[in-house]
Amino acid sequence: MSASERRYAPPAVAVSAVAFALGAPEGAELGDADADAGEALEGTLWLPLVRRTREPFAGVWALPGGPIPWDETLAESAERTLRATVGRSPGYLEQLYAFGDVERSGRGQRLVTIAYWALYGENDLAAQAEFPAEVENIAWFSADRLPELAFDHADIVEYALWRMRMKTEYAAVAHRFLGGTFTLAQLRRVHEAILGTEVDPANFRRQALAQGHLVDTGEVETGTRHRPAKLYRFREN
Amino acid sequence: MSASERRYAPPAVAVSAVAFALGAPEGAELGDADADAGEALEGTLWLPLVRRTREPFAGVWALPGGPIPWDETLAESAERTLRATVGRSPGYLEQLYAFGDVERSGRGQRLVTIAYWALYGENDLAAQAEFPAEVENIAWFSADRLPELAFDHADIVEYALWRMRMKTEYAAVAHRFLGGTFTLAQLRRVHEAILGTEVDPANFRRQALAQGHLVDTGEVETGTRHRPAKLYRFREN
DNA sequence: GTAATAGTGTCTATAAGACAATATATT
DNA sequence: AATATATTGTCTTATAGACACTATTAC
Repeated sequence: MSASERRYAPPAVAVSAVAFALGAPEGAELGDADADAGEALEGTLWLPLVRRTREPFAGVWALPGGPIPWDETLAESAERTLRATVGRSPGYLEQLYAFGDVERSGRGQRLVTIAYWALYGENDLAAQAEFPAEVENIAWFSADRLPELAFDHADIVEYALWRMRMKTEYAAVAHRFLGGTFTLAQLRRVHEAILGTEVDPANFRRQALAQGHLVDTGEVETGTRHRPAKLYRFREN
Repeated sequence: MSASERRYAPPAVAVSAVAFALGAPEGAELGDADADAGEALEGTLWLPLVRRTREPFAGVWALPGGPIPWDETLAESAERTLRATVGRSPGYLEQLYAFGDVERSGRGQRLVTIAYWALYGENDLAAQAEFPAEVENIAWFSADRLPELAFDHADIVEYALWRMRMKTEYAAVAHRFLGGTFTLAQLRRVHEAILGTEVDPANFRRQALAQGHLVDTGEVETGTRHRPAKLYRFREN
């Protein structure tokens, strides 16, 4: 198909994924030289980007993604893309929106992108990478300090952040940033990272427990220099 | 392209639209013989369907929709499809979800469908049809009593109903079912139709006015056999 | 004991809902 | 006046947030 034929061809479909984590995985390339991944645990969201090697937007950072094979569902495509980029499967994956403006892809074939929104929790990133994730052209950035992005990917990231902050949705998934058991203080810090504000510990405790989604494991934290906190886990069903 | 080539081709993209109204337009074909469109104004939602003439699912009712031309945005495609089906433009249009399971379209080419959700208000339907809407194979059905639907369109309708009932979203658009001015009782009946429950008039009034989106026109209803109600309109900005 | 955070109690402001009471038009 | 709905008032309950207070561990 020639370039001018592509110009008038029906749109192709692709997925893109905005994958949030509370920090970059061990050994990952960091996009921002000043930053320190450890610092991320103190309260900001990070996400992986891929540097494009082809036109359009060659050399510019973009969200992980690609075309959809005939035998994969949309979600499967998004997950495979993330495994290839991050080396691991995300702990949570949800469809965000379909972006398909005529001019969004520049000059080439018309492209409709189904954007997905993913979470990587502590456990998800701690596990050894399943794939020898190519480090070349992949880096993690703080959501606060993103570089210029290809296509309309900046809009997609912004929309993903907004959606995650919509309370009724994020309350049910925030725990996925954490391991199997966690203290209420840890869970609260996840909410603070998502919202970008401080949250009253007393009120947060009451609300979180009132939801009925948390189970007291009977265990407590150890190794602290103060009163140890109870450990909870998220209810299975 | 042969049938077996289509089987393994990359997915094509299409739009489908779930268009709700408080009743069928004047003269429209009604899918349910027992029903009366006038009855719809008393509190149920109606939507237009198209009977398929080709395989797969020939003869089965389906949501209005079709492939996306290279020079139309997703929303433009949805709106054009609705104009062709209903003869008029909807008063509101919003993207719903992208459906793209591998097996959803049966045996043919893989299809990814971007579903849209539309509202037709009193004014939108009262206007004379812009297009000589072909009546053949188009009918309106009560959302309560839908026939069997092609593909996974039943899931799409169910999801559209659920989304419309999510309060924070529908409060801002419910007035679009009505004309330019309306009484609070009319607006309340829209909410009752959407929610499927009764709503206290006194409390509804307070909430609706507290939003600050309604403007008192200074006019009142006429021709009632009781105290006439004030007429409001929705604030422009 | 001291430091530090976990966890509890309580008060206030706001919102939601039930329901009684009053207002005002047509007939 | 009778009727029917509009509109207002009031009370109860639930919830969110601010913030003071108590508990328990390591050191």
